[in-house]
Amino acid sequence: MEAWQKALLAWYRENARPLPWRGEKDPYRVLVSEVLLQQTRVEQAALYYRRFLERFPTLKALAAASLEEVLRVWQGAGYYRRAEHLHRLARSVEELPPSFAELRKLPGLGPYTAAAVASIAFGERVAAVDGNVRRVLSRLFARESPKEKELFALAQGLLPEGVDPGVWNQALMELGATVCLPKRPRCGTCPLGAFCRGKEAPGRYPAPRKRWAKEERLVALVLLGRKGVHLERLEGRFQGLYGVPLFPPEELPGREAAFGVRSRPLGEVRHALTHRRLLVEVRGALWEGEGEDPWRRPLPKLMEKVLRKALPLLAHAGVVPLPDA
DNA sequence: AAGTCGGGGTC
DNA sequence: GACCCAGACTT
Repeated sequence: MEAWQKALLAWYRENARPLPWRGEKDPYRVLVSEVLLQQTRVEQAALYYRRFLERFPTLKALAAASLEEVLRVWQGAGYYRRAEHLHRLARSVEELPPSFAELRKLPGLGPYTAAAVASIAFGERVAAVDGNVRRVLSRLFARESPKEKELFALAQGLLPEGVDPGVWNQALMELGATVCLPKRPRCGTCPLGAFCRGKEAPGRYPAPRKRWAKEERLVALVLLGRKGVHLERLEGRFQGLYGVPLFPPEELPGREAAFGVRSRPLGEVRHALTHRRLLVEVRGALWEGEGEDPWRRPLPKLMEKVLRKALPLLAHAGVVPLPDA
């Protein structure tokens, strides 16, 4: 083992944050933590980790639940397909297979998550390369835009002998999360400062990705029936959750005709996603159908905003009360 | 290789 | 506002 590897491990032993899944070896619990951490801040993942395991403490318990129950617990965490994958996974296997290759085949487990579970829960010598590791290694070796494959090969070659690979992977990630930060990294206190080839220009490694958020105009149609609001199971975006009909403005005439209503504008809601800025015109109408209490369903944040905008303007007294708001 | 999917913290 | 986060999946 090289000096920098020892330095990193020593640093990790002293500085690892006390997270709820730290030291966890149970494969199911490791899996839940890793899936929740996909593109999600540690603090938020920790919140949902506790909530999720309290409700679904085992793979079996998860398999026994309905998808809607799972989504309700996942509500607010985003990337809802993760919850669907987890649920499908629970129903497809009795227990988690103990190898990267087998884990990789399961729904929702890409190269990172399969490697994380394999190394942390099963001790397999496989490198887990997430955004942190990509950044740490890019700086350590002064690589501006390494390809995924070479990055994985590099990380795989760096796995030290005689060290729990799960600990090693987490040490690398922890360094990226707390020291080797995207902006203003703390190179002064980094245990790898003496070994880092990129610390003179950490902003160059890796080169920032370019992304832009396009604006998208939509109409949300809030139909108030005898018993509440008309909800649909959403497809595509927010898949699996519920909400009022949401569609491009040009579809408004057809939708109104289909429901037999004429709607009136109630306001506007803005909602930012990673690659989209949604500008949603909220329209409403009284409707001949039944409808339901929307707050009993798993709703994406956008739909909460839409309903909070629309209901006070639409509701008959007491038909659909707002929840403590 | 690029586009898609959420939400929230942070500057 | 913009950027980013213990990514996966589809095309």
